[in-house]
Amino acid sequence: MNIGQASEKSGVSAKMIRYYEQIGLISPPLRTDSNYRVYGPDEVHVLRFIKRARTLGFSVEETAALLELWQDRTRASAEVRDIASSHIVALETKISELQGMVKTLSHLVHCCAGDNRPDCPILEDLAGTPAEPTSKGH
Amino acid sequence: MNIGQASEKSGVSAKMIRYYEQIGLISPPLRTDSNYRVYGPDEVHVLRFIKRARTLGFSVEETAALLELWQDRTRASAEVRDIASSHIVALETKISELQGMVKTLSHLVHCCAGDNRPDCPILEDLAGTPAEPTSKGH
DNA sequence: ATAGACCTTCCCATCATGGTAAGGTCAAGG
DNA sequence: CCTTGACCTTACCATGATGGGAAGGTCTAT
Repeated sequence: MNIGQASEKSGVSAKMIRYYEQIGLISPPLRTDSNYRVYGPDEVHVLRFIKRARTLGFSVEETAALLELWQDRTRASAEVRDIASSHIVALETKISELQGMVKTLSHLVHCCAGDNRPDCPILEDLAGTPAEPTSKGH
Repeated sequence: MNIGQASEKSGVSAKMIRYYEQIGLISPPLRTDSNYRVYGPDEVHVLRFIKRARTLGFSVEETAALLELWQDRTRASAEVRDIASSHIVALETKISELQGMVKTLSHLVHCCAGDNRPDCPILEDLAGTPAEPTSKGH
């Protein structure tokens, strides 16, 4: 199977397959005499694993850890669960941040008449209110 | 005021102030004889506007549009509202995606015993379930 | 034999940000 | 006056994950 087929079957672009190989996430595959990469079902399986992990928002680094655990027969599932758990925490933090943004923006949009008046509360908020300058200890 | 003070007062790093200047988001400031950038309250105000917009998740490009509208006396606030509204939609889409990930991961974590057994449902899910391989017409 | 689809490597771009290095400037204190 | 340290300048490189493209080799079907 060439890289094109492997890409199609795994959902990972050929470009990214080569990239994953380059950064050591996957092992270099066999090559034909003419230097084409050759993949089998096992490699595609690995690529699908990677694809799924990436789709779930794991970074490539986290994916590498999961992949190692997947391929390690003696792994403890607690390790895997810990990776997933801390990932959930990170996702929830991100969600809260985004929800905060939506809340602020929604408020502004609802206060904005949307006509041609130049006194737009959105711009006023952006311009004048650095939120709580004192509480911004960051 | 030097770039360091402007940075401190605006919350934008000196590095980013130079970057924003380079990409044309802000105008090049005056310089001293010794080539130091000089900023006044107006410039800091602009930087704070930018900072706030970025904090709200607007891209630099969107921020540029908002900044232009802010500085345009004849603008229609409807334009501003449209930018904000479509930004809200984008944020909500992102939130939904993240929530989907959290849901899937939470399910897996709760099914995972967390002991030393090698049969970990998280890894099994990542490995075995390519979602819907047939519906993946992409 | 030739066309077209595929493969290879190599380089560049993105986006927003940080880091570092090499050098110039300024203010304070000896 | 000179040094020290904090600040400034530009220029280059890096990130993370992905895409684009060029220049060239290969395979397959006509």
